[in-house]
Amino acid sequence: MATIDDVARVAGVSVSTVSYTFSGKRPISAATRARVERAVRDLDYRPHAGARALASQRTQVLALMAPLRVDVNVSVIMQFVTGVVTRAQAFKHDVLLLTQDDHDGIERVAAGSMVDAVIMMDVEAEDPRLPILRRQRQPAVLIGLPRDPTGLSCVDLDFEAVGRTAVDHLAGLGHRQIALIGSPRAVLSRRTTYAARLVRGFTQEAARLGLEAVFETCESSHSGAIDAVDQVLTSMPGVTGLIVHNEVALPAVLEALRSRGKDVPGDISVVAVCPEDVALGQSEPLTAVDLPAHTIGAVAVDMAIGRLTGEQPAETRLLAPVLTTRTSTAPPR
Amino acid sequence: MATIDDVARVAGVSVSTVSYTFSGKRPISAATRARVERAVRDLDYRPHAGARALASQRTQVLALMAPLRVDVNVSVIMQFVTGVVTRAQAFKHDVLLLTQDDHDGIERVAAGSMVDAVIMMDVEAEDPRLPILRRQRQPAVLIGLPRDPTGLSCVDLDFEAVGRTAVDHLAGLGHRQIALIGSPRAVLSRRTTYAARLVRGFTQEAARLGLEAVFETCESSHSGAIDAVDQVLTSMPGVTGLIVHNEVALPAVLEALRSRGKDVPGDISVVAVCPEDVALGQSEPLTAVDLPAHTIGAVAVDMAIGRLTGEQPAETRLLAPVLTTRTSTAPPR
DNA sequence: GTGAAAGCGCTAACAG
DNA sequence: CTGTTAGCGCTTTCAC
Repeated sequence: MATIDDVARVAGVSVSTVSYTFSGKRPISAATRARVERAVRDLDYRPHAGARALASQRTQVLALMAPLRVDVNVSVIMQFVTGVVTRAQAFKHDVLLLTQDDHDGIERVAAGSMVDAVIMMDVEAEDPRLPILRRQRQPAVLIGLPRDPTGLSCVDLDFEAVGRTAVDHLAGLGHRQIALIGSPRAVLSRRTTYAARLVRGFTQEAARLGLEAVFETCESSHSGAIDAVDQVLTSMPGVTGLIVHNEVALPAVLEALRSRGKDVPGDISVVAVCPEDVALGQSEPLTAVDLPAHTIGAVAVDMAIGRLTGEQPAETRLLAPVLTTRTSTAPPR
Repeated sequence: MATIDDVARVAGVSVSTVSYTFSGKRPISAATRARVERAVRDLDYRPHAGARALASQRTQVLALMAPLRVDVNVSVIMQFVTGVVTRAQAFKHDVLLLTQDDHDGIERVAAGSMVDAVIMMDVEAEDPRLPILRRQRQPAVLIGLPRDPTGLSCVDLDFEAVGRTAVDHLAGLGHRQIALIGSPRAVLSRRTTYAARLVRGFTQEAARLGLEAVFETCESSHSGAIDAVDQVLTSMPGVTGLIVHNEVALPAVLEALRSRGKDVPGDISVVAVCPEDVALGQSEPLTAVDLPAHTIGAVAVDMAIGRLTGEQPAETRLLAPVLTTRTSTAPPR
């Protein structure tokens, strides 16, 4: 492996000049730059990441703590991850992947100076990892919204607004009896706040507009979906509008409606809350509030880099929901 | 941040003693060890990863190059990834996540000494990344099987055997006309070899047993599944056995069979090739050849670590398939 | 516009 | 069983 000394020797310059040629932190004459670049190419030189980290206090690595459980909405997690990795590349950063169950993972990589910043997904209201995060010298960005975000950057979809938007859409079409099929019970009791925030927006907006509204949790399985649909049809036989916030159960929910003789949107209008590709991948294109997971991941990186460069303080950003009307919603009969 | 010098001073020992206390590379008296550990705790000391990497030529990081396209079998990819991350933890390694489209990612992290080894998923027959991999000083492990694996470790499910096993199961039940609904055309033409290997095993075994056999590609969407089912029913009206090697299309395939009036397993027996949780998450538990993605990821790490410690040479490991009989297969009427 | 040299924090000879 | 010290390869003052 060639070192910076080798490059300097071959190019006939000092090591500092080689270093500055890379960093651009001081002017280099065109001629010198050319000779350095030549030597770099000839020697196939790559700076040693560890040496660089040691000297510069920067690793060009972001930690991403992701919930790698296979149960919930894997494709959404994946989209967050790709959003983060792709955007990180734009800032010349790589991504170190940590899992939820790696309990002192954050501390290990942050305190050990392996990373410049930490991005954490799947944040709960009273997340026990937050104190650890606040104790580190690296900035942290949460995907999700804890009860107390002091000192931490947060980004998420505005799920209360999602609930309101979906209700408004159905109400605008004339629906008066609506239902929400939501996240698994485990997600709600884990106090991952997005599920509860959506329920709150749904409930409050329905109340404000004087609609009848019911809410059912839904396990992420075929049978869970069927149970939820039957629950809804039993407790509210006159339901004409349905909001589904559960990507995994979505196909089975639609199938269950069909098998119960409910035409979509003839008998029941369906608004999904899911990534666009999921809404388009069903048996018919669904009216949906987009879950812009890829974008959220990218924004998380932007906020992390902003903190690193000292341009931005810690702040909370809630993205406004966008509903796209497709063929699964219509006025009630 | 406390350094090793601080620890040494507080503990009243030399830095080498502190270092050796950590690494265990030389005996330390119980008394000394206790004082060092005390100091470490008091100072909340963590070794600086960069400094360590610089001095030891070891980063305790594995690179994982994963195909983060959202199109194909996301949940399978996720299982590979969790398998890798989980097993890496057991060896005190973290995982740096690279994406397929990050073209010089491997070279950057390997030549820059950011990682100790590289694990690469989704390998194609003539993968252009292999020469780059071979050029690095770090060992590489492929998940998949290229045409020429010289110098590289490989691990994968034995997909030819999978094809044979599935055919044997159906043949054993008495089926004589069988079909395979496989991967999307893009996967086959990309020359990811697993798809083709399964087809080969399927075709050869069917020929050997004198069965009628047809094969259809299948796009990973609702409509793709329906098309594939209709193709099969058209080209082989008497089909009674069906093998499905496409996790994404699987639910839609089952639904399409049902809607075409085909009872499973009454009219058609179905063998899936997919992870266990997918086989169990359908409307009924499917007879399936398990795709042990988590295990394969773990084995990849074992092979990487084995190479690092000099215990193992580069080798290819093909895991034997396991078929579990559930309720979706039965003798033909 | 360029160079010399002092670290960054650790590991692993070498020395006892 | 423990200590001393020379690097590991880079960044960044300080000096010209």
